[in-house]
Formats: sequence, structure tokens, C-alpha cells
Amino acid sequence: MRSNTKAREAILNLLQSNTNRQFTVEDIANEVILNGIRIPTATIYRTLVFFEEQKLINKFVVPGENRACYQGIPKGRDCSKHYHLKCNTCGKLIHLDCEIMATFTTHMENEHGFAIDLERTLLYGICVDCKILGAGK
Amino acid sequence: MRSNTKAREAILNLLQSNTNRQFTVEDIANEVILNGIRIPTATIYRTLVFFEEQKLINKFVVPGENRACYQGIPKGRDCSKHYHLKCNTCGKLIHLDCEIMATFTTHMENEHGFAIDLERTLLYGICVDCKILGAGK
DNA sequence: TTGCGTGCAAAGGTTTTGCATGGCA
DNA sequence: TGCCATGCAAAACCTTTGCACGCAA
Repeated sequence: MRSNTKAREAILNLLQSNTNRQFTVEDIANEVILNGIRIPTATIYRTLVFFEEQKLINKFVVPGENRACYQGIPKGRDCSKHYHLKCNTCGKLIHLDCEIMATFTTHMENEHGFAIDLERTLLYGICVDCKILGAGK
Repeated sequence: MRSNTKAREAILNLLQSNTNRQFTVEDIANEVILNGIRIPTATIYRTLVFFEEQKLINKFVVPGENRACYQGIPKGRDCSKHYHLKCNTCGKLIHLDCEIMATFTTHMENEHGFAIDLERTLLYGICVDCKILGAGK
């Protein structure tokens, strides 16, 4: 398994340099240009599957969309340990570090017998920035 | 707008009789048979769009799948008022009625400025039943 | 009769796969 | 040289759309 090819490097770099932005395959195809040449979508898909297995990126589908989005995981961050908030408006992903979450997770486990899977769970809503912008309208 | 045709009635009945189960379009095509005749997928899709607009069903995509799932909303239940838990193993959807959730939502709002959208948010994990089964293996 | 749902087929879009080629170790 | 990523094209899949027909009011 080789992970240091030019295409893989460029794609991973794009995603890891913008960890709070989500990319469609089309976005990646448009933004990653090597020597003036676009990367074929087949290669992009294969690369994304590879990185997802390595837990370097997350894949998810935004409700209402009909295609997948991919997002880089910040280096050294273990995304199975905290919650994620996703803004409906701007698409931003927020890695939430907050004490109360452990309480919440424990409550769900003890009172409802439900073991939350943090890697899959995404809390949708409206972030501060978008709320302010929306209020200004 | 007519909602009482045979096809619509049968599809809605299936979903509302199994509100903690999620159905793909294929599932519906396999299970709703009228006079020995399957309902064409085009009709199923159109019906599901219709019911989603009426807020009689929810649509969502399970991580790892590449197609949509649909789930009936229990009658008289306002799904924009409570959280939903979804079991990774059996697929069951649980409508969560619990006091702590309001606290949690308020905390997210006040401390993090994030207004959670309950209609989109799905908490994934393992339910009690599946945990017990898994432990027994 | 009129309107809207239905059925069938075709189209559209995303994602996957097969196979030959090419690059890195 | 050998292995694996790449490129291209085709296929597979899910979903939507167009159009003619049929059923219910």
C-alpha cells in the first residue's frame, strides 16, 4: 500500500488544510490540479476510500444532497472521542470539546442502554456565525 | 392533491405500522404487493417525496450505505421535538423522550451558540437489545 | 370531463469496476 | 522486476423525469 503518490498527497493536503470544510468529489476534481491536469474521478474515489480506511478523513451525506461529502480529520485528533456539529447553512464541521458531553454519553449508556457511536453521529444545526448573519437580514 | 390511492395507502400503512424500522425503496417494492403486482419504483419515489413533504415520514442516509432510507413517523408524534437514536446493528429507530435532552440542547445553544436541528440529527450507536445479543456471543 | 396519480421507459447523476498502462521501490 | 496506483471507458446503481394512460371526484 503506497500512500505517497502525487495524487494522494495533493488530495489529502487539500482536505487536511481545510478540516472544517466538506468536499464533494466534484470539488476535489476542480481544485486539485497537477501540472494542469485534473485527477480522474475514479482515482479520487479510490483515494478517498483509502483515506477513510486510514481514518484520515470522514465521509458523510448531508440530508437533502444526493452525493457524499468528505472532510479531513485534523492531525492528531481522535474523532471517535468527541462530538461533531455540522452547520446546515455554511456546512462547517465543528469538533466539539466540552465536558458536558461525557455526562451526556454516560447518561445515554446508563439510563437508556444506548452506546453512542461518536464516529457516525453528527449533530446538525445552525452555528453561531450563521445565526448572526441570519439575524442581520 | 389526492392521498388516498391504493398505492399511497399501502406504502404509508407499511411505514406507519413499523415506525422503528427503516425501509429502502427496494424494501418497499418487495413488501408492498397489490393484487400480486409490485409498485413501480418511480411511483414509490414520488409517493415518498409526497409523504416527506407532509411530514408523515423521514428520509435519511445511513453512513456506509449509498441509498436513502425512509421511516414512518408515529401518528401524533412531532419528531422535531425529540432526539432520535439509531442502532447501527439492527437499524431500529428510537424516539427518545428524556428530560436531560432539553438541558443538553439548551447548553449547546447557550454555551456553544449552536442551535441543534432535531429533525436532521440522528444519534448512532448500539441499542440495549443488540448489546445483550453481542455480549452473549 | 378534469385533474392528478400511475406505469413504463428513458435519462441523469454518482459511484464502482475491469483492464491495460505506468511509476515507485 | 514486481507491486500497486492510475487512467480511461464501461458498467452498475439509485433516483428523477417525460409522456401517455387511467382512475377518482
